[in-house]
Amino acid sequence: MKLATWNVNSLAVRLPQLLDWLCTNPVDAIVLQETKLADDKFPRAEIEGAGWQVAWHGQRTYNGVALLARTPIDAVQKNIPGFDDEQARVIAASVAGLRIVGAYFPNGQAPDSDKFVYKMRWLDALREWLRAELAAHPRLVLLGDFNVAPEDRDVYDPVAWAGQIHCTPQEREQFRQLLGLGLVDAFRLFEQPPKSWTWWDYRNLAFRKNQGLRIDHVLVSEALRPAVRACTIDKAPRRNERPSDHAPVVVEID
DNA sequence: ATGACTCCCAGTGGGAGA
Repeated sequence: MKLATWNVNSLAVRLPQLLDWLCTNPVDAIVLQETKLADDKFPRAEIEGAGWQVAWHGQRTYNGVALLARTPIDAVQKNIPGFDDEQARVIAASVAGLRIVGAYFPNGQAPDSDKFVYKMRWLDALREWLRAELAAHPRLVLLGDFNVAPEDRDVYDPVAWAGQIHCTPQEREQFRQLLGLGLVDAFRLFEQPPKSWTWWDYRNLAFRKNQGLRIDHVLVSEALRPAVRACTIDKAPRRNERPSDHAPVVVEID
């Protein structure tokens, strides 16, 4: 089966592009980030009309996540249990024998900001929840916009970005601790083109110059690792008119 | 270079994103 993750940066704006992409990229499920829609504004009819099961957890203006699947979506969990959060950042559910955790990690803004403190608290809570979730669901995939570039090879200019948001030692340590739970970066299971990014700044012709970061990830549990067949970034939607600043990432699991 | 672009809510600008 194929799973995807895509930060659409406003589902209201990107819905036609999403439905187009799903027509030409036959995935079994996709998680979305930054839908930026209150729950009562979610385009349920359009998505169900295209043949999808769907669950969502939204808020107006910021954040918001959703899960679309071709088969039934069970045991939906919104946000991190026990972590009181005003922000809609997580949707987890069971689909076709997999536990899928779709997440929009906090941006963090700047290493000396309150938002960075929140990012660290959020990551601590995510990790401790996932520890239990993995024990209960060995076949687990964590995917989404992590807002962390795990290594220098995930950054177009690691010198300029050293210590900057997404590249701080604290964020990278948090990423490693997620791997320490028994998760594997599916993208790095395969030989990949150098300078593979999932996000390019809207400004300064960054996409044309391929100046980006790899901050959207798919982590699979050890139980799934032998079944992973491919993991790729699809840059094509970034070339659309009015694109999201993120590209989808697709993983194929037997 | 406190920039650049895009989205949102607002309301003739400003916050946030990354």
